[in-house]
Amino acid sequence: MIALVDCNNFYVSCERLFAPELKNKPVVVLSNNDGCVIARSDEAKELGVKMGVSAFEVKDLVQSGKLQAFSSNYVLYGDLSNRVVQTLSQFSNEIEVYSIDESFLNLQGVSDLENYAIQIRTKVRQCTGIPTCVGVASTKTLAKIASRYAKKNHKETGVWILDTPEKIEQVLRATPIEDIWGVGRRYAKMLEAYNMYTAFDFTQTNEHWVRAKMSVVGQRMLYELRGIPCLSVDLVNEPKKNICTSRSFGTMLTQYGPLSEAVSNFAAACAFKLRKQKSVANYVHVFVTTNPFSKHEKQYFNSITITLPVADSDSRVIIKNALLGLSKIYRDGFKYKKAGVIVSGIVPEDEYQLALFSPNPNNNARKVMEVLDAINHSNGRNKLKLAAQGFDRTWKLKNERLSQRYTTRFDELLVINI
DNA sequence: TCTGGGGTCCTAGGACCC
DNA sequence: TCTGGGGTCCTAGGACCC
Repeated sequence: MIALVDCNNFYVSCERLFAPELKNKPVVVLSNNDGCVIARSDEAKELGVKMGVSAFEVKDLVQSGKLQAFSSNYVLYGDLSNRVVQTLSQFSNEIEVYSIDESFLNLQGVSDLENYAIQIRTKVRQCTGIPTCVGVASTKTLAKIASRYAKKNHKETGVWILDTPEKIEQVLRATPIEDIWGVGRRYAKMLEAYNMYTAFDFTQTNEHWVRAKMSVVGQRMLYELRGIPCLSVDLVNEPKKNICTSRSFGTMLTQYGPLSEAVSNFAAACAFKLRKQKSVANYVHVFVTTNPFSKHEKQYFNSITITLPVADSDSRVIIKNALLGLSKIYRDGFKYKKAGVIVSGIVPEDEYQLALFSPNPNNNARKVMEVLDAINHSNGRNKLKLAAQGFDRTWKLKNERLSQRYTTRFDELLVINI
């Protein structure tokens, strides 16, 4: 059997750990740039705050004190997420960290599943303060459905076990089609057009029809819902095949200078992520865009892919090529809202193909990057930069409601007055 | 006035190979 | 006028996830 452990309103729960006065109060966490709502407490949901609404739509609620809003604080959430996984590792040797707030655990051999799931939940709460829901079933897709069912219908225990055909059917009948893992807006609409409204309806459908309409992805969903596992618990984190760093700007950029600083920083971040997973990339892709939402401004979007002579992860090389790309696609006279760098064609750093006529790999360059990473790691993040990255940060994003990095920075510890 | 960021997998179709 | 068969690789686009 497989358990899905899902943290409840994870970002909000993280913020509440250090602001206990917000317990039972409506709280939301905003996206980067304080753009839109990406996490809501139950109370905020009850207030009618929808997922993904723009920050300005809840501005009145926030200003009148009815709703508390935070900028997203990924350093804090990432650290707490690691602590949750640490705790979970006591309960299974086989864990797949599926996302920042969800993990699958292989519970093969556990006899009293309900009791075990309750123990998991209690322990995570005790060790990290984060509330969770646990769903247990024979497949990942059913475990997802079970945890969602626990969250909706059994909030007190926070646990639901799908261990009999009767329980499975009952829960499938109670699950709307769009809540199946793998059914997004398009598929939900399509399936409803064929009179399928619940997960149960879907399981009654002909397999060949599903295959034709939804490819092998849909077929796997069907099998999984019928209790036949198609998706395994993946224990190792495969290295990323694409790495992207992009941001919207706090204010529109109209000059090449700040835009190039932003792109340099995005490129440096991509290079760092590459080195962290011990990879090198063959392509550097740069894009810039104006604000597609503003009706009256001139619109411009462009992107370019630069092929590196040799796959690399050196910040200087990635920045240089990203800037080369930017210089080719930049046009004067636009208000740029967002830019980004994507590195792709990623291969392990010890397996890359040397260029035919290039000199031997530059070991000195690798050393320089190792030193750079070591200093930036020990000295608080990103103190040491390359000149192109600049220090103006006029492009920086908006986060006016940022909480402290309580768990990872000594100078931002929680202070208690007694 | 305001609208996130970072990923994955699958398929179809074109280019190219023998 | 006739014009094979069987592959691989790559990319763009569409669907999805959190």
